Amino acid sequence: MSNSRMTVREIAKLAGVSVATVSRVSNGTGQVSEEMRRRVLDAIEKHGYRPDHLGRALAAGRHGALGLVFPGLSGPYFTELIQGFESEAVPSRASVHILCTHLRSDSDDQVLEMGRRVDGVAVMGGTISDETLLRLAKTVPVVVVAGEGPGDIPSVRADNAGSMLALTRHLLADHDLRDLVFVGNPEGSPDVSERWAAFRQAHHDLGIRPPADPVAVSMQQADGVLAADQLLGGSTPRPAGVVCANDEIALGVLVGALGRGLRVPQDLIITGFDDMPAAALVTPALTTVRQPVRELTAEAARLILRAAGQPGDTPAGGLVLPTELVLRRSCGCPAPPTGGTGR
Amino acid sequence: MSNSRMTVREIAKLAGVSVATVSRVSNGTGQVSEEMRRRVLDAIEKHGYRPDHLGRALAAGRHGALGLVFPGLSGPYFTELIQGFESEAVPSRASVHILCTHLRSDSDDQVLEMGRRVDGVAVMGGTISDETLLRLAKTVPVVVVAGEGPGDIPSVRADNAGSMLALTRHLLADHDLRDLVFVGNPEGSPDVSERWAAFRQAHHDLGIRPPADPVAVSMQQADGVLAADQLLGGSTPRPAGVVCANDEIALGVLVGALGRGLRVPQDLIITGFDDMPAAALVTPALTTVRQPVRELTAEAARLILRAAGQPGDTPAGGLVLPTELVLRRSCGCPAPPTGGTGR
DNA sequence: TGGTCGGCTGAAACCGGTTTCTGTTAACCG
DNA sequence: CGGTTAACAGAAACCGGTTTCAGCCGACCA
Repeated sequence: MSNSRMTVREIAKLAGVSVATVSRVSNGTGQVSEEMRRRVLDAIEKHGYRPDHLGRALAAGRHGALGLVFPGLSGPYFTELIQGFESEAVPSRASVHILCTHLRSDSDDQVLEMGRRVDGVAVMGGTISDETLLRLAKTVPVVVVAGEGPGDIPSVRADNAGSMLALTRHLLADHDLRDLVFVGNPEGSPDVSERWAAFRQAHHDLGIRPPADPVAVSMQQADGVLAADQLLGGSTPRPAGVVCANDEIALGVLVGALGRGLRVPQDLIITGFDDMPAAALVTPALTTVRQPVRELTAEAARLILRAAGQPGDTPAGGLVLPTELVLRRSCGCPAPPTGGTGR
Repeated sequence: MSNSRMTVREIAKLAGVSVATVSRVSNGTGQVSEEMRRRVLDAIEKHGYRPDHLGRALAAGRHGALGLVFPGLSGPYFTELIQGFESEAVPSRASVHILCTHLRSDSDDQVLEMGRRVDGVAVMGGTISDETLLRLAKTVPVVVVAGEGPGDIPSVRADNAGSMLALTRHLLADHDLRDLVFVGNPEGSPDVSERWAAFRQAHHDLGIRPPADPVAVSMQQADGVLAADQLLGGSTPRPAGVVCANDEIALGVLVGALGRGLRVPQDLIITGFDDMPAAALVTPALTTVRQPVRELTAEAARLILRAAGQPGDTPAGGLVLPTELVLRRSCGCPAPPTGGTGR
């Protein structure tokens, strides 16, 4: 027993009350006598009524939904971002819309369209044009994640530079390594751009010549394997160390190196960025930078929800979350005494 | 120049026309004189008007949105699923809502709630109770992905059994291996359950005793590393081969094995499932089963969109997409002649 | 007994669009 | 010149909820 698609008015008729009373009961607002409440609840229960979200949202003037815009999805990093966002949105009874701009040409338009069906949007840095971002921000609260927005659009990002400086300095000074290469595409995202810049900066600070160019590949494990093929494959002299833009690449490089019979860290050191779960577990454990990935989007969701709650105030400013250098075996540091791996 | 949150009525007033005319112009429907059209377009352009999705959806009686329900997000597999779904939804001007039930206790309720804000829902097999699934299906079209639904709820899944039978038979018969272990948790998802069953079936078919229990771990790379620790760590005799429930686990086991100095496939063979990009690239290349992951959700989206278009007809039936055994080096097969890796 | 107040209910307006239906105007025809 | 028709514009209804506002009724008080 339960028809689908019931409306307030039908329930009202069935229960012999007004629509206002049905609404009051189903929301628990206002004063309703016990007798009425029972009649309404009976009808709701009997017919399996659930209020339609559209009508409700229209009346409330809010969509009860949050948007999340990506350049494209790949690997564990993005699932972490989604989970962080979702974990904040759902308790606030907001649903999460996602949009991967990927290779689509009309993505700017689609982002604006999304702005009309949600209460706020988090956009990954470098995904859409500044102009579109500003237009969007006129309609709904916008937060840029892992990047900086134009104008006074608020942003949440991790401290890429600080830890990458420390990491590179550690390799150059403490381990006395030269001939480091950087694997990752600075054009691909603001994050990688900052990391590449810090990598070079650390060299300059110590008076060492950094490599002129990065090995520009994408951010997945397969790309790391390809980079390993290129770097360790043959003709060119082998570098002393490979500094990767993220852990996925680093694991790819690691597999490539081990598969070639190289020993890490004796023959080659490898570092990552993100501290994803596998980083601590592989042998050798991966030296990396811990970054609060979920927290990035969780914080963005909080900012958006707050801004959507009190329209008019701009949260403004950029939030920079701290990162932490995690030294493990893959950079040549000694393994921790008791089987632990730095987690 | 451009206020936010304009409405049809405001634009109508500014352009000196009726709301009906504005609607007609902004949708390109009906007959409108050039003069009127120009006036309306000017006003729309000048004030940056975009119709609100709620009003539009309410009037149209459809949400223009699709839901996608997950047990939780992790790794590349789920991003593939999302991308497949999105790739079908967006061209149909439907937005994509996601919901990770994860560890939340009220997930069944949230799925029903989602049913009120979208035109149809794809649910990963094993995510929510059959009862909730049936209730949901009374409201909107539902498709189960990678699993089977109760009643006549349509489903889209891959042929797990066929390829896993062939793979296991290949290992047992062609490579004459014994002492295989299966890594993956059959309780975790219908997919793994089918693979584990086929793994055992192949043993029985050849009169070989399969292992009594799988090594029950989750589906991420880190879990594979943990499984490697357990299997290769010490006391117990080393198995001859490790059949993994997916490629991520397999790559984890591979890293664990290589990190211990074992040679693959000489000392240990490893197989995966999914054929993710890295599988073909690692050394040794991974023997696995190619599965059309994106196509699973893309097909689900098509079914839903069709059903949402013509309400009343149930697509019914289960669609089983073919899979393909991909033999590479990691199972002991010879490397292909020309540097290729079976892709 | 009359007046006030508070609790409860329902009619109606409203949110922002789309669509039907009616009416006006001009063109075209016999 | 009267009549039919096509093209176009706008008023109003509608989608499914929420909320305001007015009104009814009983209790309480003077």
